[in-house]
Amino acid sequence: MAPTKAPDSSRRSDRSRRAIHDAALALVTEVGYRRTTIEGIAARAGVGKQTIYRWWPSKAAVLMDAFLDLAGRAAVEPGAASGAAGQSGEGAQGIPDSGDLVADLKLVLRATVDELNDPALEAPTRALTAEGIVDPKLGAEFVHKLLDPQLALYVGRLRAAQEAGHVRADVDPRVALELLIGPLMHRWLLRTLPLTHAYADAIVDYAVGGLAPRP
Amino acid sequence: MAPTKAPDSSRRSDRSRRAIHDAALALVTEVGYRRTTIEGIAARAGVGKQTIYRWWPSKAAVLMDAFLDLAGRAAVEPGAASGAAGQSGEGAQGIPDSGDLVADLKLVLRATVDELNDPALEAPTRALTAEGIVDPKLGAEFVHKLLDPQLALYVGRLRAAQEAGHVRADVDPRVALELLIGPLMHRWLLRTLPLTHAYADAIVDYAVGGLAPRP
Amino acid sequence: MAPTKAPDSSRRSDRSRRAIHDAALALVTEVGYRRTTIEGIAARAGVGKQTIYRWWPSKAAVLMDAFLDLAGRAAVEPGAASGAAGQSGEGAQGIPDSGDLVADLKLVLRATVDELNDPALEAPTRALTAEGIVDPKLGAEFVHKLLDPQLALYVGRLRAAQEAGHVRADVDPRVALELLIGPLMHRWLLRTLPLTHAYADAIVDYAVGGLAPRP
Amino acid sequence: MAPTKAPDSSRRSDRSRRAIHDAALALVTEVGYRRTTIEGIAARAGVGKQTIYRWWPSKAAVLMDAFLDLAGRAAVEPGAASGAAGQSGEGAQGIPDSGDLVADLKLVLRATVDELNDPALEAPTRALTAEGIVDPKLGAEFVHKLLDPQLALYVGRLRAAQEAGHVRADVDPRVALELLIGPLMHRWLLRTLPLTHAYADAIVDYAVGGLAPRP
DNA sequence: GAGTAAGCGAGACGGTACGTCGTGTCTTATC
DNA sequence: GATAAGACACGACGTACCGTCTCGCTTACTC
Repeated sequence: MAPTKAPDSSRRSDRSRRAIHDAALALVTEVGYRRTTIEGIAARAGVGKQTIYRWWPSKAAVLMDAFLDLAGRAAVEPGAASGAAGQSGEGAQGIPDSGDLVADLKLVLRATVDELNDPALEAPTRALTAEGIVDPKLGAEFVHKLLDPQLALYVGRLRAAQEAGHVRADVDPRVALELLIGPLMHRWLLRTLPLTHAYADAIVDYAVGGLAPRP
Repeated sequence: MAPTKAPDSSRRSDRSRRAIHDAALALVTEVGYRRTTIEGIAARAGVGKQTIYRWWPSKAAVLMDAFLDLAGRAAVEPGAASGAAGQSGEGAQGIPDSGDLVADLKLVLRATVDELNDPALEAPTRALTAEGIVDPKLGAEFVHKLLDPQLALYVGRLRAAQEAGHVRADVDPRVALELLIGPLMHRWLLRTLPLTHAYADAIVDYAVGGLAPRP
Repeated sequence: MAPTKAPDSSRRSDRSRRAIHDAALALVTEVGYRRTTIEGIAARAGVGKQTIYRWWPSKAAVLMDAFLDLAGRAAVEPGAASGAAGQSGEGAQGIPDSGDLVADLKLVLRATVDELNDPALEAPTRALTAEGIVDPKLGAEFVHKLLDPQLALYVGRLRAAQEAGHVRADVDPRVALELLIGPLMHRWLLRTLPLTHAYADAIVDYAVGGLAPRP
Repeated sequence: MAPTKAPDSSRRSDRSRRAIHDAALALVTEVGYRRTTIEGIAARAGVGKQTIYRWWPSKAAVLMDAFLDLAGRAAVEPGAASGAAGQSGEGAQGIPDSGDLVADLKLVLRATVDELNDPALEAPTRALTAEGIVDPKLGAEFVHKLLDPQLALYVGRLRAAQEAGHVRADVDPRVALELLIGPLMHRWLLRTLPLTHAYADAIVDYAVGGLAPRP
């Protein structure tokens, strides 16, 4: 556990950090994750390679930070960057509770579908997900920083539904939510079939049917 | 579009092909996909690099073939390689139809859970899935060769259930099946929580509840 | 003493070897040894870096080989490359023996002066000498391959002079020769004063005076 | 030609200057000139890099100053640092004139041999000489500051010998001295053969024989 | 004796080159 | 003609230093 020279983050150049984020996102979108190189990011950002290696352990880590930064910025000024505001926008606001669970979930899942279909977000999201699938450490970070906050919102909404008597009390919300998210992600990741609003609606209809109290 | 010298596959060395498959699987399991290299596979297989480049276009393609070969061999002698026989075993046999949809699905999903948790299959499956997520061409091949045959079995069983009146007629089996598979894959790929038999059971319970005829 | 993969020199590309030699000599002459880089040599030679690292352990070793090659080529076709033929030309032919030691030595030393003043040879010779001064291993190679053969000629001529009675029998030719070469090299290396034919003549006059039999 | 901020040398830290000198000499001796870096010197001296760059234009310049400082200190307290006092000791005192030119020169040249063989001085002297061979500017400085004062002493002694009739009047002392120094430096720099007192004696014997009046 | 400007230790920065590794192509010799 | 072996041009890796820069801190000199 030798720290072996930790850089002094108080002297870090914010200008470089942003430039690296932007370059990383741009390159991943333009040429794909595979052909995005650290040298390429450095060159595009007008930065020395060492400045990247000083602050990040890997290409994936750079992209992760860039993505988090993007999400963070989008959350602050919602609606700004195309559909990018969606994810964190809802993140900040939570899932609406109109009393109609099915309607609320359809709204959210349709928004998720739109996000996943947003060309600006597709490349980095796929890259990070794929990398996390193969690299457990990175995957854990991805889940912890990006996914878990999202999922917590579903847990909240489902618990409210349980209290309102729209979902059986013996249902585990943490499992139930995967009934909704799992199919969406499955279709998007594996590209088995097109990911549409109709599909989101169907998933909600089928899933909520299984969660509702038996008459 | 000149074919540029298509190799004569009738003269292909089967010995080399097998050795390359074995080396690829072994290396992916031992050092991970990232650090598996074509040079490494060639060296381990005692084969010239050109022999790999002659027959496969990429590292992922080698692994895909190796994996298909592994699955094929497992199908022939079921129960041979640990739990490896599971997937293709059922693949060949189809999903049982005891008349009890819930019980049948739990059986199959539990087997799938065991497969996904099998250490011998984990590394290559994750590697191929991740690669397919980022590379649409490879992903399509993965889906077509490995996933679709599986999914067709679910469609078959669900249609039977519809005919038996255990599933509503307006349910699209192609969507319904994702209600079962999606959550499993989601949890396995993203490692959000442990993948257990209990989880498989819960998924089946919730999902089938949503598909069954409304009383 | 692990050989750690010796490359097969029978498959070596002669084309690359020559291109590397030429590029190395050209760069050293144009931009100086310091600013000559292996990457630069590779780029100029149209060669991969690895091809250099495969066959040579260092920049200095490349230059040494290039220089030996140059000398070798010059020896074959004397008078071809400017004054380059001089050194090895005499090397092949030896020092003339007209019976007049002073005259013979002046001839040779004047030729050496011309060589040292040849702009095409200056940069590489200085670079190799300087490198050899600091790196004993390289210095030994330099002496063994380039200097010793030259010095042996002086020993031969001085021995002949001893037999002819023009040099005292108790004089050590190996030491005596340094009385001739040492001052030349000293002035050239350290640039204390211009290196001229007149200087060479003076050195010969003074030195031979000290070697001749006491009357 | 704006001065671009000349540092105020009156406020210069003597402590740092000395520490840099010591670190430079130590590193050159320990790891060699090549692997001595400015960053290394700064770290070893406990000094910021900028403090070096503020006062010296190059690594060679640092070493040159360090060496001059070492020589200067040695001159003040002769006999202190091993044989280090030799060079500048004589420098201060000049070459003795006992009336016997051969004996006087042998004394001095033997001392020079001892100096050159002194392990504490070898590395920096070789480094500076080699650097001067390749870099004319530095070489000129080296000659002017270190070599010329030495050579002037020989000129003085030889002129005295001429007046005493021990050396011919037509001999150029500036050339004659190189007959003595040249061979020594040649053997030391190129490591052709061991540099011994016997060699120094032989050089003096041969050389003075050539300078003495013809009978 | 407070203000201020320089030198200083520290080290982040944009760069260049290092020496290594892997890619995909090509050549040679073997079977 | 496919193969084992491996040299080749190429490109990226991650590291080491370069020389410049910007920070606080200390230490004179000035007002």
